[in-house]
Amino acid sequence: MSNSQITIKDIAKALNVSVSTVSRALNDSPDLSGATKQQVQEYARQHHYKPNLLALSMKKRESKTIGVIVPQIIHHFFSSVLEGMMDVAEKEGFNVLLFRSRDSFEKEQHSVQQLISSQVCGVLTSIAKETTHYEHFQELVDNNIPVVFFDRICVDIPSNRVVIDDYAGALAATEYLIKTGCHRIAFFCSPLNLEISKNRRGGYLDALSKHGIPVDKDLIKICDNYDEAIPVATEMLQSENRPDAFFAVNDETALGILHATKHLHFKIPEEVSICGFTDGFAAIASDPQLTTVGQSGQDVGRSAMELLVEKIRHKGDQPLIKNKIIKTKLIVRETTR
Amino acid sequence: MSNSQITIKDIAKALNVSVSTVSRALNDSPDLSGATKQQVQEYARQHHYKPNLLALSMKKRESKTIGVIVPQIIHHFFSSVLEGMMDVAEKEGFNVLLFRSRDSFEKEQHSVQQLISSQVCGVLTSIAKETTHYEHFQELVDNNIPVVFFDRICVDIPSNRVVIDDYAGALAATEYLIKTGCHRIAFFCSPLNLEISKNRRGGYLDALSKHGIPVDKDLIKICDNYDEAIPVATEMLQSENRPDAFFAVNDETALGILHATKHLHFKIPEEVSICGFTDGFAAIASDPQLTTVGQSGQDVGRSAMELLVEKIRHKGDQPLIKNKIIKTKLIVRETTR
DNA sequence: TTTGTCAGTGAAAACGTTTGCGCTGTACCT
DNA sequence: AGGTACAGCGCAAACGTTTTCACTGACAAA
Repeated sequence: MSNSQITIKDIAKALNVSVSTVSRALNDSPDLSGATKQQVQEYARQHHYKPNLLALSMKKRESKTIGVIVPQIIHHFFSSVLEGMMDVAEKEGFNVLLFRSRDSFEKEQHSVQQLISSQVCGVLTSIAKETTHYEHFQELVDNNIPVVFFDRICVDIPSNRVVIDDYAGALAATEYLIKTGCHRIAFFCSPLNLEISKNRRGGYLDALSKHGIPVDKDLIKICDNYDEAIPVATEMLQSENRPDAFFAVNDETALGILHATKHLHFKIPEEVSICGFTDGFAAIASDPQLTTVGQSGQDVGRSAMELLVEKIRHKGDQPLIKNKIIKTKLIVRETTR
Repeated sequence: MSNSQITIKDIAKALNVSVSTVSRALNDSPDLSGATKQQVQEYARQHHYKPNLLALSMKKRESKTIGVIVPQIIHHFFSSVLEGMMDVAEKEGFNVLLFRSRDSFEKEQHSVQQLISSQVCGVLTSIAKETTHYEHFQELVDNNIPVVFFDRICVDIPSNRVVIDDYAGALAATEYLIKTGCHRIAFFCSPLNLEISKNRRGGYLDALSKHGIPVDKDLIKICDNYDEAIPVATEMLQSENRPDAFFAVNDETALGILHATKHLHFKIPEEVSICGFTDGFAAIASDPQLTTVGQSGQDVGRSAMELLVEKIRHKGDQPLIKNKIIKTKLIVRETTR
């Protein structure tokens, strides 16, 4: 809010013309005399006139604003996604209203309400870990607001999606571990209500079965962060039938495992191989450097925003559902043979 | 934008009352009969009525929205700051409009314009590396929009500021290096138009002089990222009068130095000590783990948002300038003796 | 009965824009 | 001269709210 912002009315009064004339002058309308136009534009420039976006949005019934909900911001993947989104938002002339769910269902729900209230013309989101039902997202659809889910998608809502090729990434990573001689491969993943968990586990399991390795349920843990990974990995490594490789759902977890492994003085990668998922900065900074499945958050963000903008532009057209799959790339470094 | 959102008018028509009545009912006004109120509220609930924030903001002339401009999003410090800001924005009921300058003056300027146009009721920002003049920020002040600068502040504009205690942090780190026996301490920093650079350099220089160590200009480099740090550090380490310690303006740079040092097979910390600034996740993931000056981005973000909210609430009061200094903490790990 | 009070509601203006329509006056055509 | 055409501009409605003011009717006090 501002007390002193100059409006179209002020200009009209000062120049002794009507508001419509000012409006037309500023929009460079063809049915205005050059002189009047110039005069108005000049005055506006000098007085730093800026259109009131709220009024404009009201009038035009579209806000040129896109809502984004992420579970967390300090997080290599999500901040990369945001960065990518900003790239195209900027290019396409949209502003971004940011919300954060902290993986809480309630906050996610509230954010959606705010976004609808704010008249955003589209929403990009990755669902909270807690979320298991989706009425709030359905409301977006009911209100005719395009939604694109990214990464953690929602299969119940008809909408566009951008996902990492989790299955292929996990498959490739697991196969690589197998090919380099590992056969007791532990898998650390997030809760299974998330699609990404299901898909990565699918890749892991299929890689095992493809190579005739039986699944050992004791090797699969729900564990997806650095701190928890340390004790869990430590315990596994101390068991008599210890794993000879770990595949983790993200880099933090993998680095927790790495920490535990080094601490127990296992040789990496000779005795224990480790592979992460994401390829954040820490994967390079660690020693040994982490082998990981690279996923470009920026590509995800860019694609999601592009899809959304396209959907906004062609509203009312065919409501076809377009999905985009972002390829991963196995980045072999020093924690695997 | 949405075609189908239900408005107060729709409710009025459906219930055969006036819009004023509906408005009052929804705001729980005391001078309405209980029956009418209940009826309206019930109808609104059933039809998922949501107030149009744009209209509301227009009317009330305040948008309950805060603008944030950061140079970059994929960046441990800035994403931490954002996270902290969201904490208090959420608590205080403000929405956040996010912009990113990519350290470009032009983009920063454009973002400010958009924020003014968007009628935000306050702005939080950390200036772009390129920025050397500040008319655009002055415009915010002229429009009576409170601004709080954080981290990379702007001294020319009368406004609140939240800064890391860069000077003290750098002083403490340098002194620690000196006390542990280093006397040729290199310093890698960002361009000097940024206050943080000046202050950190100030701390570095004062620590040296305090301990009677002469300043060697060859030991001071403008270099603030991983990739550039590697060749620069390599060259320094190969010189005959090599440094025995490095102090870098951020962790990425420090880790670049670490990489170069390990590559040349210097013993860390016996032959070369390294200290960073930030304490991101990579500082723990690296091996040896990085000694660094911990700065809590979240605290910075929280404080900045708190200051801003306070300023918004007490608009028109004394325009006193409050600064907040966030303490740093030297976190000694394995890259120093 | 007359007056006053007050609970309950509606009408209308306002926030800053855009835009369809209509009004004026000049210039051109016949 | 009479008519047409159109350039140039203003009026007013509309977007969804809130809020001031005024109105109605019921009921109590006189």
